[in-house]
Amino acid sequence: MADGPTINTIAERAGVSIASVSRVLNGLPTRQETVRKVMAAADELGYVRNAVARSLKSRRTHQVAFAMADVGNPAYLAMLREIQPVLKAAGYRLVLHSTDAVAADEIDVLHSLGERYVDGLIMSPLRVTEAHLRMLATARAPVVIIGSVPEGTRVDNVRADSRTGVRLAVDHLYALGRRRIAMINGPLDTVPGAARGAAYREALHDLGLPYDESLVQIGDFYRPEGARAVAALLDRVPDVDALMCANDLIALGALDVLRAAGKRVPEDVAVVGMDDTDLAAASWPSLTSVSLGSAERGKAAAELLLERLRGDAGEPRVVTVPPRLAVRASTAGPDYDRRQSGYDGEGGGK
Amino acid sequence: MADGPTINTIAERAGVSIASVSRVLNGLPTRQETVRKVMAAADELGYVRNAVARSLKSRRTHQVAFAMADVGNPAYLAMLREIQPVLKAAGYRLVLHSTDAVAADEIDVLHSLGERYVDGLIMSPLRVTEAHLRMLATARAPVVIIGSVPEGTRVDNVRADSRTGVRLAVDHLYALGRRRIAMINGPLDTVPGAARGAAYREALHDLGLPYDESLVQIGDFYRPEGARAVAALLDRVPDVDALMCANDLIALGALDVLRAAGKRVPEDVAVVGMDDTDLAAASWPSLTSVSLGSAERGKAAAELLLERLRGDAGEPRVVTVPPRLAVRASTAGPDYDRRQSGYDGEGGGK
DNA sequence: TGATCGTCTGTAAACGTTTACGGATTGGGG
DNA sequence: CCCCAATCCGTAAACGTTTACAGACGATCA
Repeated sequence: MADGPTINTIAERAGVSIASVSRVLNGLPTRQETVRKVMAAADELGYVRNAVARSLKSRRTHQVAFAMADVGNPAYLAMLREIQPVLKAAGYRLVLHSTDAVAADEIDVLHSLGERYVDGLIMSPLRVTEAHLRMLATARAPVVIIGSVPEGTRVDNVRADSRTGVRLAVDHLYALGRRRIAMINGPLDTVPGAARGAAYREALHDLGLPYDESLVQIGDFYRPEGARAVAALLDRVPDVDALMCANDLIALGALDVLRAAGKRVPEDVAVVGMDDTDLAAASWPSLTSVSLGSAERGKAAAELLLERLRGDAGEPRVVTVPPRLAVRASTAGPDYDRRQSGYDGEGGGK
Repeated sequence: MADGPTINTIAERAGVSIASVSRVLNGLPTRQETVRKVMAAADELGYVRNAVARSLKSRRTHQVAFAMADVGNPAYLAMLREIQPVLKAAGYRLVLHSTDAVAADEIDVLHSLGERYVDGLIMSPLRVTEAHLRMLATARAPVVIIGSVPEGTRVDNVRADSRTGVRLAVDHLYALGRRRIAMINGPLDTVPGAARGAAYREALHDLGLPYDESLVQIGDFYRPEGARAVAALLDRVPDVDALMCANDLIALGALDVLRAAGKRVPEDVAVVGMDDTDLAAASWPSLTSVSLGSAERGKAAAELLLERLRGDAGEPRVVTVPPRLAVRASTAGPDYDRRQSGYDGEGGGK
């Protein structure tokens, strides 16, 4: 596989200088005759511009990185799905990092911006540490954070409003007559865990319901642990009548356990998930879920970043995406499902 | 944001030549004293190696591209999940392309290898055209194809065995006593569509069942269209007793329609999906599905590519990943589910 | 003491582009 | 016929590295 042709090869064959070749390839004003010769030579040789050399000179890579906490989590995938086409349309390639929610990995990604292999970064850290903030302050390329960030941090960021999201869900459960509403949460030292926990407490308060420690169960954000958490809760509080789960995976775990325990959903226990992933619509009973707008957040983040890349040097911006409650059978009952599950609904494929 | 420090800045500050700096940074034998000075200067300046310049000189980008047909399809995501860590462990970054299964886009990606912004490519085309083959033959970097490729194509490739997969499913349905087994397929001009269709026919033949045109319904590979296809089939053949669906999304659409039509699953109609995505375990009734080993295929592809990148110039290799039937409630019935859905099963989170 | 060897370091070229600058060519006007 | 402006093009430097080569230096040996 002989070394591919370069601008030099073309120059030689066309009998012009490399400067002319470059000019032609970049569409700068050039005599017709020269254009013809260069184009002909380029075609014959099957020339393709070397992106690396180009980037070195132009200081632009036309690549953007997206660092997601977890390639397995549908919420991040939803972001990815939106980010990808936006970047592509703007002529950027997407470099994907998976940090497994390990802070050190995230710091690494931030640090590696110094390598200048990307023009910008979109990142969704699960926790934001001191080290994150320090790195952010000195980042060598524009960064957009998806998720909340301490007040005053000078960085573009797109946040979900999980407080309102939880509120929507709890209000919905309350309206259905539920009064013993438990919360199954992930770790409290994660950004979403903390926010959702606080919002739950607040929502109860505003409804005049007492905050009962024994109704709160902490696990992680995955299905098996979610199931274990619900089992533990059920042991402790057999007469619970609603579960507010901190994400859909936990909620699916909850459905497993409730089914095994012979509880009817939603007659005995209503269940709400969060993130409104594909799984929510697919499960049975289909899962009422709070959409925190993952898709919209991804899109917004990509657009913010693109503005920066176009040279916008204004103040850091904060975009907040409003939540939405997707009501399904796990709270509204099978009637809901019978009404909705016709084969002409559901969206899905492109 | 002053321009970051370069090897020159360091050389100046440390009072040595750029060659020495480079040597130190690359761990080549150097006097202790020099190493110390360079390291000190580098630290103070917060130096980070410029990846672009490095790539230009070394002709290695340490990036690999993965071109998937559809960022939304869980089967490809499963591949992505496996590919990512393998590459990361080997020190490669992942550039993600979504081709939306458009041949022109795929050709584009192949063509863009000439830009040399990646060291290699993993691609999973839905259809393989003449143009694909031509581009593959002259690709400017190692390529691994996930999916089948015409005999004799000189390219590494990792394939699923959908023939055996369909066979497993049809045999399973037959063993359950089903005799009117329909197939809901995607377009026949796609690689998977064609393979699955042929396999279905063959499986029936080997079981001594007649091939009945009216039992075959073609749509696309997504849920709404899958639902429409099943509805059409049901109109035509009301007494069908099993559905072999060409993927899980189609199968979910099938469940929607069957439920709306008042058919019990699996008592009246047994349903099998393909790809064994997360959705299969999450749906209700949980979906029996043929795993074509997406995850394993992704992993194998990444490993094949890494071998090439390490310089292996041997003959093209073909890896075939064996399918597996994941039996769940949509064929085995709720008993199965009651046995399995305990809260300590299911896997899932990492 | 001078030749020889080995170790370490600096100079410079190279990777494949883009682009500032100035020289050559052309054409038109006086 | 000459001059000037406009147009086009080539030379060379630059982007930030890596690395071949050769020079400098000190030490070792005869």
